[in-house]
Amino acid sequence: MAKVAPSEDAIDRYDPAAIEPRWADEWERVDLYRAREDSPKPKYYCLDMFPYPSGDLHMGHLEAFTGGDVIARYKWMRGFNVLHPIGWDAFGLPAENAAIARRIHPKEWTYANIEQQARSFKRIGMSFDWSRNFNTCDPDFYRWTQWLFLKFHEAGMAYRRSVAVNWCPHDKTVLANEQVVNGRCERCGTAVTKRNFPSWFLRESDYAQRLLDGLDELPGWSDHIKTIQRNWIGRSEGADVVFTIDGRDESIEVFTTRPDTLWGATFMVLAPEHPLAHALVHGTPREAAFAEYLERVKARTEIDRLALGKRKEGLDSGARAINPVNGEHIPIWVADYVLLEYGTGAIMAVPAHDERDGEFARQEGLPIREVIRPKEGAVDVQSEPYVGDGFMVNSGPFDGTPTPGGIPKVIDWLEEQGLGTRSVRYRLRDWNISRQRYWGCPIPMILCDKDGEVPVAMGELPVLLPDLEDYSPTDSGQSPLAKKTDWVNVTCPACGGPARRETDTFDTFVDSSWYFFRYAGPTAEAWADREKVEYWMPADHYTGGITHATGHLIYSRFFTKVLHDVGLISFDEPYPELLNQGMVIMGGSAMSKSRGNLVTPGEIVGRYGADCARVTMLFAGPFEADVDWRFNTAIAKLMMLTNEIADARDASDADLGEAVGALVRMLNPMAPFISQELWLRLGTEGYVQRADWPVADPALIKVDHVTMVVQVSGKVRDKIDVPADIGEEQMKERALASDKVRAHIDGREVVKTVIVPPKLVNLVVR
RNA sequence: GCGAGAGUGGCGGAACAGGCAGACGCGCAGGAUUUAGGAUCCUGUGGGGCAACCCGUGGGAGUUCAAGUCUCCCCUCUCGCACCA
Repeated sequence: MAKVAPSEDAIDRYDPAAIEPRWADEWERVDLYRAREDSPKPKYYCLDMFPYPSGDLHMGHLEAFTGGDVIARYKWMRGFNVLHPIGWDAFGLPAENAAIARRIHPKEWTYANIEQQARSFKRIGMSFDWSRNFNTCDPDFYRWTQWLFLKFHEAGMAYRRSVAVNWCPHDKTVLANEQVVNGRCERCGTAVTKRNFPSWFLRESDYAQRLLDGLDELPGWSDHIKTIQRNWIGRSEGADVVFTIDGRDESIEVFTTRPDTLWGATFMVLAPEHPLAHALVHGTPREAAFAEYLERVKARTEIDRLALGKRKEGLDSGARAINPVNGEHIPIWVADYVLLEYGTGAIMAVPAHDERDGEFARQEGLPIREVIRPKEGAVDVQSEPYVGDGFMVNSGPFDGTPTPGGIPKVIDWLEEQGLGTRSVRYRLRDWNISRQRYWGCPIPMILCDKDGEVPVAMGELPVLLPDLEDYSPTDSGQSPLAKKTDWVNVTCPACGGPARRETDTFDTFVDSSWYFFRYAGPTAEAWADREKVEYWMPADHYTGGITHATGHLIYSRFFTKVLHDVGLISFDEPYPELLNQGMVIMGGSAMSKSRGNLVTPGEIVGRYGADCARVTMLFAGPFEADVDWRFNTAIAKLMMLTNEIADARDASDADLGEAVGALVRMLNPMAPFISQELWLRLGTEGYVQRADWPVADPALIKVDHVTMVVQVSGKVRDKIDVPADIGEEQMKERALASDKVRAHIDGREVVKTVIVPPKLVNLVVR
């Protein structure tokens, strides 16, 4: 029962500062939002994207978390057993930078911010179950991040290889793709370069098709975000075709979506880093030129590539390939417009029918041959590639075949002849999870010269992140952890010989790919409490920013599918309903310190109170255009009810009491403090959060009179009050009896009458 | 360039399923109260017109008794991806 008495001084004046903190304390004291696993009610898991503790809460947090909180509170009142948890995404680079700048431990900085954010959450009335709160930088949590990684490794889903990564020469660290904006480091603005490091990967691309198919089972996701994910995964259908190399044993496999243009392949192109590229020039007079070229390509920053207007740079290897469909000998080039990571890292170039190949062929003077002709008119492919439909020419047995219908026919033929196979490729790459940073979860692997990559025994977890004297990054491209030799040097678990720990830490998106499982049983002596996970998951609702469309929201789906496949869970989509909030705009642009338009939730709450901040956020506009939650219309309806109650001078005290009671209950999800205060003052016992949502009585809603709109030829001419159960004949009679209506049909013939009982009559006149 | 979404008063934005466009709020105007300002309350508020009426949901066509809503073309803006073969 509520122990807080109404404060006398706040009776005539709205004084949020007097009301709100008292209730916040009270709710915490009685643990009002504690979720239970033994409830007979249906469960409802209301999940919010957990915050990164980079400082206090900002307006984006206020909006997103208020949205989630309204849903949680509403579901609670509708009789659900609600789980509404909170935690912190507590690893990340800003903590390291703060440590270097302020000479404090990253942990100190992080925990201070978490405390501040937790205080702010309580102050704005979030209905969190605080007993389940955790931080990803706590060894009790990251122990299981490491454990899950080992499960991935065990299942063959994790591997290590050397690869070109984004490198910021100023911050001396690797950057994730999402931290590179227009070729520059998101934080310091320095042009990013590529460097080669060995990195750990998860085989996300193996799950491309499942991630694509799974989207069809997510009706509670907006089409917008599903489209973004489909484009990101980027499925392409086509064929793999093998070209042999003249005078050598090796061959080149290419992927093409246009096998119908095979006869127009006049040269081939390998990515500069393609292993065969070096092999082809090795020991030839071109080797030196190639080495120089490769250096130049690698040194090019992203900025250079964009600034040069995507000018393609290439080099003839001197070798010749044989086109399997016509036996032609064609030159093999190396050029930077072909990407090693996509397809096979090599292409057949069809300059007559591909923009990029055409541009390169004209630049280098390579031959161009037309093999697709438009059905009408003609195109000079020597000056402009033709990429549209048409029919095949100069294509041996396929001459005259219409296309794109010819594509499957050519693939069938290639398979019969043993020259190629039907193939599907995806744009989605494997996920590089290595970061050369200190403040992250250590990767639990040991590198041994003899045994290679040896996992740390699961029983030895966690591999604790050691304290350092100096967190500064180095030019070496190694994590600061590499300097901690007494931590790095270990004995190999396999051979007992000398070995080294992996010094990279996980991308923090690894932590956030599974945190939502942990809420089900945050103290479990396992990665999660299996029984509780099966009870609460999948989450019924997920709230967070659409900025995570191609990152977190794919990573976590991927994780869930792998956990399903290794038998840890029974389902394979983590959250079938997703709500993406928009950005908080001030004066036409996003709020930021640098724009000087930053308003903090703290200022708003301090001046106007938390309820006011919440309701303003919800009323300002739609949370997201595509989803059915229209908080602003909900508030508009409550305003109408308030106006009705204020105007109802004749109503009995009992009726007024009932109306106000309903209003207060419906206000609770949005403005929990004032509604609780008013609930108490109405003389009602307990917490409004525990009250039932008001139920409308259809018998009372039923109206006996409605406004009938009368149109003449589609234009509104009169509005007449009529009984709700009026019949069509009577409607027509009443319409024709109207002077205003008669004035418009006078002297004309009514040729048609459309009647929608009981609200509309349309008399069509000629 | 490719893909997706959005254009409604001075502003934020409503409009279930094709059936009264502009809910609700902000702002503004007039009035009440007040020494004044602020706050509060009442009334009005898409444009034109004294009025009857006419016009009006980015522009243009179309379907329909009826279009903000459906179809086609165009314009503008936002977002996502961007040498992905």
